[in-house]
Amino acid sequence: GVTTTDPAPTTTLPAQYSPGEVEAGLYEGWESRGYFTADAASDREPFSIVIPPPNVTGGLHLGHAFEHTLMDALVRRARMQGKETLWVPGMDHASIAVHALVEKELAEEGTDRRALGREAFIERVWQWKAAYGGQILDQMRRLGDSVDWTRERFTLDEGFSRAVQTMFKRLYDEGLIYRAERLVNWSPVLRSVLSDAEVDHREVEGELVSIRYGAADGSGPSLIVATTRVETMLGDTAVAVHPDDERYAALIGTDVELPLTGRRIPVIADGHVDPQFGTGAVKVTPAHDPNDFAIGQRHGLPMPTIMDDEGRITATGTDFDGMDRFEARVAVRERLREQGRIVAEQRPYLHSVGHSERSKEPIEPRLSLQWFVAVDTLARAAGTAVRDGRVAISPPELAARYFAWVDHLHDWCISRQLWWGHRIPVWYSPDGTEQICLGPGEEPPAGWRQDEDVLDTWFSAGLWPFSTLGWPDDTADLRRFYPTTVLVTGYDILFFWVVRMMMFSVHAEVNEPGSVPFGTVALHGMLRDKQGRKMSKSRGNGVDPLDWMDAYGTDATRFTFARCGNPGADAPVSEELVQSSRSFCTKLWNATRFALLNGATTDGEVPSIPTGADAWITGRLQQVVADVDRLYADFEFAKIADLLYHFAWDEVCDWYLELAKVTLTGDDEGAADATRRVLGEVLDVLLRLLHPLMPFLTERLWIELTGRESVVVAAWPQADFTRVAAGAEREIAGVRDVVTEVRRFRSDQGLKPSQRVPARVDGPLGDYQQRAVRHLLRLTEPGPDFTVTAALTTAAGVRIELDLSRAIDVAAERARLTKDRAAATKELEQAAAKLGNEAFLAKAPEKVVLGIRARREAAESELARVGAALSALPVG
RNA sequence: GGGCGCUUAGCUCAGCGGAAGAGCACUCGGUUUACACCCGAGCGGUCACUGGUUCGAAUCCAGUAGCGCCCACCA
Repeated sequence: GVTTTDPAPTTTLPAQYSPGEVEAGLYEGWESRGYFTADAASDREPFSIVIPPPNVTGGLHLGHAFEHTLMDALVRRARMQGKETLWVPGMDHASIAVHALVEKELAEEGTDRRALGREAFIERVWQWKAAYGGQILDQMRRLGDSVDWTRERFTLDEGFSRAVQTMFKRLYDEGLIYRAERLVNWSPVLRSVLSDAEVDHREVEGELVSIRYGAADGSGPSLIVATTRVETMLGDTAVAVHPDDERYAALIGTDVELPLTGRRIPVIADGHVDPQFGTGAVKVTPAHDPNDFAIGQRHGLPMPTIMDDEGRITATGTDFDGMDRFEARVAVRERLREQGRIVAEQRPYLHSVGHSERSKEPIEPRLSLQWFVAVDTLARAAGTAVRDGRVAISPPELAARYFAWVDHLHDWCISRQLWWGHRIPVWYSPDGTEQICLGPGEEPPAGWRQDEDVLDTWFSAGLWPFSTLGWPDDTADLRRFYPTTVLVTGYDILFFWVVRMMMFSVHAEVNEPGSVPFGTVALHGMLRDKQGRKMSKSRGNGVDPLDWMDAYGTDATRFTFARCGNPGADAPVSEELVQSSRSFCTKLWNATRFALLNGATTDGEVPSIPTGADAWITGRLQQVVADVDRLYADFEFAKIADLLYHFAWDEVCDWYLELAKVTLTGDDEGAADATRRVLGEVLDVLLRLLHPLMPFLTERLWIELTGRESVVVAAWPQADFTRVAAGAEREIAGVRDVVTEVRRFRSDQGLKPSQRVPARVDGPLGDYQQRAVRHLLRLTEPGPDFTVTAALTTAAGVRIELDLSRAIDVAAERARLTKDRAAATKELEQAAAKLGNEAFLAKAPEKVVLGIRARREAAESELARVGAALSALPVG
């Protein structure tokens, strides 16, 4: 009701927070301000980060947006710390995503990509590329990205090819890449080999069929073998038994009849066979089972391949030829049954079967000529780089998983029979007797033809940390930003990608001997839905981050991701969480608006000796800055978000802003000015701390608050503990205790929060505390007709007498006090029990004993206080 | 078969040796001159189970039971 004489301070902040407008208005022009260009001649500390691949299924999915947010936060903070930052993006993985899209499109059209041919396929990929690259740019930008997402940085295919070829030739020349016929994981759907890492083992219900080999009718020797893949018997070339197995001693070295084929196969002795398992006799199919392959090699057995690249039976000379493997499994079994050779069947038989990770069907072990990387020395060096601390893994617990991989890596099959990717740079002479590996720019002799196979995705991805910076050339980027500062990625990709990057990078020794790809590998977990399930499109619980960005704003979406950033741990994410983040954004908006409407400023000196709430919040601010820094060191994004959320909401908004009103609306102009300055300071620092997690909103608010150019390049806050005033915290705690206690009383008494109540306040409260308490509780000065109808005393001994203009609700008050008494009684019992324990007194640290003593005393006085209040209540 | 991890309020999770916490949900009250995407007050838990170590255990150790993830060539 007071008319202000001074003109009210104004702000251009609209009353309503609208994320769309904030984001649209702000991004424009960022690039032109030159914040994002790296300067190779700068003497600032470099900070670089490698961007993991976009999801192969196309677009920007939730997990990628999540990861992107964490990385962007690190980069933004580094830049505010004055470091020179660089993201290391590249086109290669975007290409892969496009390839996948084209494949999908062809499948939908019903076009056979084999019929289309490689050249036409690549042509189509290129048609897509511009559009798709643009899509990625748009999505990245909407995330509030701090990268120079120019098309140049996305057009690195040439460079990648050069890097890939250079690395291949180097390993080839060193004898670390070789071609060999091995038993590999074969995908009949993809018609390609897969690496061990691309195979998922899943429990399936199959069958275990026991078959009699040899004489079917007891007219001669026979033995029984069991298998889950009956059809492979067509490719058997032996039966193996353990050398010491007496049951079969007489048969070793003899031949038995292999049913259905008319062939005879030897019975051999091999130590690999477990005599305790099954019958102790094993059928041996060297070309279609890894164990059998090993046995076959040891015994020099023939290794006939009986399946083609699509999983059809072939070249057995039986009428099963041409059948699909699963069809043949039934047909062969039934034929054997007709011949009386099935002696036992277990169905369902639960066993583990490898499946293609991408195409989902069971993989078929198959003998095949492929290219391999001998990983032994590479993997050992990659392990050493972590063991000796050159590369840190965060959280440290996950280093065990890393070691589990590098220490037990099999040779890596790098050739693929896919239609896209970098081709193996090896050429064969026309007669096929000679081969040559060529480096970039080298021409093969006329008439020589290049190997048809392409390289595994992870071969080129493994070069990422340095190929993106221009390797094999000695570039300025490479010298300045390699090794990269940190790699942020999910733990699920540790063995796929991280291990490959480590092996190649350590081996390449970019810049100098012993160099590594990154200083730290920061691993985050997977985003899951509320039920803890993995997000996936097929399950229908997947979320497009763009939908959230549209509905709640990019800042709310990003803050939500930050809240999920637990090192190495999965986190559930849900629409409710984004909603709560959006509320937080709105809260910050309104708080800043309030501050500006009340003349908050960042101009002029901050009061050197603030008082009351100003002193308290200034001290708290220093602690928060220090805590945020500590948490960043461990990549504890979720805790950073949580800390800032609660500090901003529970302390700054709920208490400081309310307390600030005491001085802002008071008569003391000097105090009001001091508060305006502290208010400006608190929001300034808070917005800077929040900027990495919500760039748009903080930019808009910070510019409005400070009138300066951009929070993007504002200095990162520094904690200054000389600004923590002794006693300030206690002073405000005193206010909070009284206010909370009286609010509780008022609520129980059914008093509206807005109702003004005449009251007398007595007890150990300073002037400032008195005023604060009166203001927050809407207590008015007692008038001439003041009648005490209610009184309460707080634990600290503050007495408040109120005139409610009516009798109090005795029952409600008794209930309240009874509850207090129960709590105090329990507290007293616990404390007394401890203090009555001789052993506790003798052995517990003095600090703890003193703490318990203080608790006992507090409980005793609380009990006395509540008891007195209870007995003062009218009976009934 | 081998690792690793988890089990705390209805739900999702923090806490990881010295007074049981948060968000959401729920109940009650509220047009308090920033904010109903809000404010105030409240309800709600033998911290999976059983032993052990300790003056003291949600927290450390062992075992049990469920659940999850990763790895693995047992026919």
